[in-house]
Order: sequence, then structure tokens, then C-alpha cells
Amino acid sequence: MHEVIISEKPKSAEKIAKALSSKAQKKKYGRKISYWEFEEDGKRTTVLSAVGHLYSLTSATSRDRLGFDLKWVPAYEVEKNSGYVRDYVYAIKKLSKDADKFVHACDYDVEGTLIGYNALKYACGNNAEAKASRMKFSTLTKKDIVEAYNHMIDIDLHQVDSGIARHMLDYYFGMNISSALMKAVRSSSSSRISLSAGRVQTPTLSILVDREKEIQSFIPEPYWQIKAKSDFDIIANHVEDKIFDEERAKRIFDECQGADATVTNVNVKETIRKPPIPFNLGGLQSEAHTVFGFSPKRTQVAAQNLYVGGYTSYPRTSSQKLPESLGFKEIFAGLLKDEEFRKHIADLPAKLKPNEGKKEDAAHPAIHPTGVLPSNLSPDEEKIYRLIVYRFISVFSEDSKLETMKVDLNVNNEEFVFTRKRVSHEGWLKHYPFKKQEADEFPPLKKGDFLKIHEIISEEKETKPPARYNEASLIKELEKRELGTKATRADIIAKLYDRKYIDGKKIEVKPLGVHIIDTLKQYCKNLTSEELTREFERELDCLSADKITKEEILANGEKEVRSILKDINNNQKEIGSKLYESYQESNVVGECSCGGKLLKKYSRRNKQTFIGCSNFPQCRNTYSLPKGANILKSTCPTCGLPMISIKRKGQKGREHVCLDPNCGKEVSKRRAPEVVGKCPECGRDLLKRSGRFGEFVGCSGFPQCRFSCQLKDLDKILLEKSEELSK
DNA sequence: GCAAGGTC
Repeated sequence: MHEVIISEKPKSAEKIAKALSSKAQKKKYGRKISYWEFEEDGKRTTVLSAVGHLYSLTSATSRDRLGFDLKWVPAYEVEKNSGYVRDYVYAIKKLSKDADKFVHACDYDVEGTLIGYNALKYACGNNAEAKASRMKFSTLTKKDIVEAYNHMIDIDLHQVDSGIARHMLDYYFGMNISSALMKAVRSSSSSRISLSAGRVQTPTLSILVDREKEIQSFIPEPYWQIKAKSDFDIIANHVEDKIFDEERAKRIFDECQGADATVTNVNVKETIRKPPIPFNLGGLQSEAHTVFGFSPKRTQVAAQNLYVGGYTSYPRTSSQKLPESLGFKEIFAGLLKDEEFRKHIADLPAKLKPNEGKKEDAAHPAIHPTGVLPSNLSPDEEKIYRLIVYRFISVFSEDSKLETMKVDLNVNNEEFVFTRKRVSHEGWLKHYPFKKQEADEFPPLKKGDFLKIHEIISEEKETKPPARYNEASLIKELEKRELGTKATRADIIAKLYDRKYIDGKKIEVKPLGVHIIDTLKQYCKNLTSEELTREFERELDCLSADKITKEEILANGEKEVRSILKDINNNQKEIGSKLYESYQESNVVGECSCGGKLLKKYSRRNKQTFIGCSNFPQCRNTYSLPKGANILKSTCPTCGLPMISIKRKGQKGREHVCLDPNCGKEVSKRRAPEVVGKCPECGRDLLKRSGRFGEFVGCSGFPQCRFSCQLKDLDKILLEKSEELSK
């Protein structure tokens, strides 16, 4: 009897094997793939693992991967960067060959069910998916695993169908519409540009476009703030804060001139600040963005590496909870071996109770250190690791206390106010070095005191448009709207940058991004909003309730996409030319000396980005971009070309220089070439030059006169020529 | 080349 258990990822395979038998042995298939095996009561059990989805959809009929007739193929055949999947598929194929019992032990959700189902169906084969039993667990603790193993259920075919339908619908809409947009551009300009649209990326872009339009159409309103300066570095604000009436501002300003202040009230109060809550992926990404300026993707990569190394827990979790079963004592015992951490852990209360957040996750707890101390971390991993450890420690720490002083002043019957804040009890703040602590001085004031006013200031300001999103705040917005999943949000945003729809840390939408949304709003409105996701959800719920079949859902989807494609194709030329125009506009970086526009271009031949002119081929001005250079918005004061920021080797920080590396250098400074004689053919100067094959001599009349020779041969040639002439 | 979803 041979039983094969298939889990979703290598880490779960290990946990499942160890929970089911103390005799479980780690084995290797090839050099890279681990699996687990044990034998009890004459039954051999092999615990294998997938690595997420092993199979991907592709077109069953067309070579260009388009259409509606789809099939599942091994992911490594159609997706780049999926090469590592190959060995896992082979391992499952090989090691399950003689199995007579199959167990599906992937995460208990729609995607997990499909991952295991496809592994059984396509890798194990022989109808394994129909014979298999299903383990249902919510955490990978020994108790849950054993319980699930002892009470196995059938595979939920509704979950399987939901998963398949979701994958297919995303393919229908995403692949076909993206391709139609690119085809439209090709039809009008014969240019190839990468364009894409999808159920998640398009609404995400749409959120950014809406914000962009709000900012563009914002009309700032002037207002005034009146401030009073006094001893103890006090700057008190007039209680009305923003005064929109200029007359009134002026009146207050005038009336306060020369007057002193009376303290009418002093209020000091203490507030409690609870420790922070444990990190889920979004929380970690947001904090790393604030503290280190890391993009969510960068944080995710570092956290994944820490997890694979065994130093921190599974990162793709939405949980903000730390169950006691994790064994806090053991984790801290591990961390104690680090001198720096020990100082902080020593302070913790005897009873370890974490301050938790509200969010939960069926499969994983919040992100936490495992207690295994790392070595050889990259700088990014080191930063993220310390952040996770200190957050973990502070979650268990005491409350901190903040003292706030609020002082009311009366200046010639106008009321002013100022506040000061200081931490009165450090508590958890002592263990969380990433948060700035308030430490204002409290001036010794009491009710009835007089204060000399040194100056009254009136500041004219303007109301500001809503702030731009950054990557972290956008991820939060996507979480709120339930767009994408915790594992994909960072990738989706990275994709929008890749496509050149958006730009900058404070996200700006480029003309191409705005235009993609304009086009799609016209031809398939529900793709630009969350409506498509909600429509999928509604239909998949109906599928689970047996109110609709998978085939019906897919037929509806196909009908909808086909009608969109027809509309796009009927207006192909117009859509294409408009998109291409905005694409070019998106690449304008400045003005060329010929009056044309300088564009960012890509040379296929050199595989490099460079700057060229929109008047090419009439204007052949080009500038190369040094590696890692960023084009800035500012222009060079000398020549008007855009400035770029570059990083020089061995230098700290970045340097801002003109796009033209010869800008400002006078011709004479470029070392005028040396005159070495007169041209024997035209009588003009001969100049010493250096070329690919060493020094040579050329005529200054080039290209009208093309005389040239090697420097060492010059004397001989001149002699020959003069002899020829004298003959 | 184009999606979104798992994962190393």
C-alpha cells in the first residue's frame, strides 16, 4: 500500500509529514526537490509538494495564445520565470507512479483546491483526482493536521469549478483585450508597444487616473494663518486656523500688533498608546515603505527570502494575530542568543500576551520571527528582518504614555493656542527603534501668566489638492476594495510601472495611462471598475449554490468579450492612433535644440534606452543614458536640455548633471587636435587623430577631402608625394 | 508580447 499526499508548498509538506509520523524522513528527488516519507503498519506514505500553481492556461487552438478554447499545460511551458516548477512536476509524476491512495492536502480555499486538483489530474494521472480524498485544515499545527487526516472529506468540485472559471474568465478578458489594444496600435503606426488590461490592473489604474484628474482640476483657494511668536520658542496659532476672508485676517493681524498675551488656560493630559499590532503582508509593506522607502515588491522579495531561509514565518498572510500555539517562549529563547535583541527581550512582562489586530487569515498567523538567527543576509533582508523582530517584541511590550500640553493665549481679545507633546513613559517605544518619539519641552506656564509677544505673523497659503498615492497607500486602497490578493497586489502595481502607465514614487499617471482608461471606459466600462470582480464573485457564488454551471458562466463571459473585441476592431485605426499618440507623449523628456521633442526611445539593436528627437530622421540628435540614470524634470541652465541624476562609482548619493555630457565644455577644452602638416592633396591642415586602430592623420577638410594615413607612415607619404610633384 | 493567481 502506497499513499501519496500532495501539499501546496514545500514548507507545508514538511509540517504535514512531521505531524503525521515521528518517523518521517526527508528525502531528495534530484538535487533540489525535497519530499518526506514514512512507513507505518505496512503502509508507505510519501508527502510531496506543489509550488503553487503547476499548470497554466493556454490556447488549445491558436499559436498566439488567443481565443476562448483553453487548456491546462505545465506552467514552465508558457510562463517565463517558471522554470523551477519543472522539477516539482517531474517529482510528483515519478514518485506517485505506484501509488494506490491519493490525498489532496493543499490550502483549503479555491486556489488551493485547484492547485491540488490539477496536480492530481495532470501530474499523477490515471484519474487520481477522482479517487483522492481531501484534508481540510485551517492551520498547519499538529492538532489540525492529524484531525484533518483522520476525518478526510471529498474534494469540493464546486471549488474546483470556481477556480477554473475564475482563471478562464481572467484569461478571456485580460489576454484577448490586451492583445486587441496592441493590434490596434500596430494597425495605425506599425509600432509595437506593450499594452495590457485586466480585471485587477485596469481598475487599479482607474483609481490612479481619478486621483490624477482630481489633482489636475483642483482650484487652490488662498487662506491666511495668523501666528504669534513668543519665549520658549512658542509659535501659537490663531484658533480659527485657516482664515479664508482676507479682510478678517488683516484685521486680526493689525489688532494683535504690539499686544502681549495672557495665558487663559493650561491643560496637560496623558494618553495611553497601545503597542503596535503584528504585521500581515500589507502592514509590513506599508511600514517598510515609511521607514526604509522600500517598494512593496522589494519588501515582499526580502520577506520571501527570510521565509525560505527559515528565519521568519510565511509572509503572504493577512492575519494580524499571533496564536499562543506558536510557542512564544521558544521564539524568544532563540532571539535571546542575539546580544542586541536580548537587551529588549529582558524587559518583557512575564505573561506574554500580544496586542493583536482585527484581521484574520484561515491558513497562516501574522508574520513573526521563528527564533532561528540568520546569517549572511543581504542589506534589504537585514533591514526587513530587524523590522519584523522589533515589531514582534514590541507587540508584547507595555503601553507607552504620551503627555500633551495645550495652552490657550489671549492677545488683545484674539485667541491663540499651541500644543506640545512628549513621551512620558516609553513602554513599547523603547523596543521599536523605527518610530520617532515626541520630546517637546513643556514651557513653565500657568493660568494668568503674561507672555511677551515678539512678533505676529500672517502667512498666506493655498489649499492643496488631494495627495498622490504612493505604492504603500495604493496597496491599502486595493485591500480596502478587495481588488487582487495579498500575494499579487505588489506585482500588479509593478506591472503598471512596467507598461509606462504610471511614474514616480508619488504616483503620477502618464498620458498613456490616462488614455488606456479613456479608451476602455468607452468600450468595456465594467473592466475599468471593480464591477467586473464583483460580477465574477456573484456568478461564482451562484455556481457554488448550483444555480448556474461553469459552462454557462464561461459562455456568458465569452459572449461579453467577443462583443467588446468586435467594437474595438471596428474602431481599430482610431483607437490605435490615439493610444500611440499618448504613448509618444508619455515618452517626451524635453525639447530638442531643433525645436522637436526629445523622446525616450529603445534601441533593439543595442538593447538600450536612449534619447532621440521626434524629428528623426531629419534631426539626428541622440544622447545616451548612463546606466541607472533617471531623467529629471529640471532643465540645464546652460543649454536647456533635461537634467539627469546619475550614480558615480564609489560616490555617495546621486549627482545631477546635464543630459549632454559635453555641455559646458568649451571646444578648446576638448583639446583641439594637433596640426601635423599640410595635406598633400588639398593643402589644408593635417590633424592628428586617434581612432579604433591607434593614432592616424586625417585632413581637416574631411569629408570633402578624404586623405588619411597612419601617423607613422606620414613622413614617408609626404616625401613620396613631394617627389611625385617635383617630377 | 498580452491576465491573475499560486509559489521558489
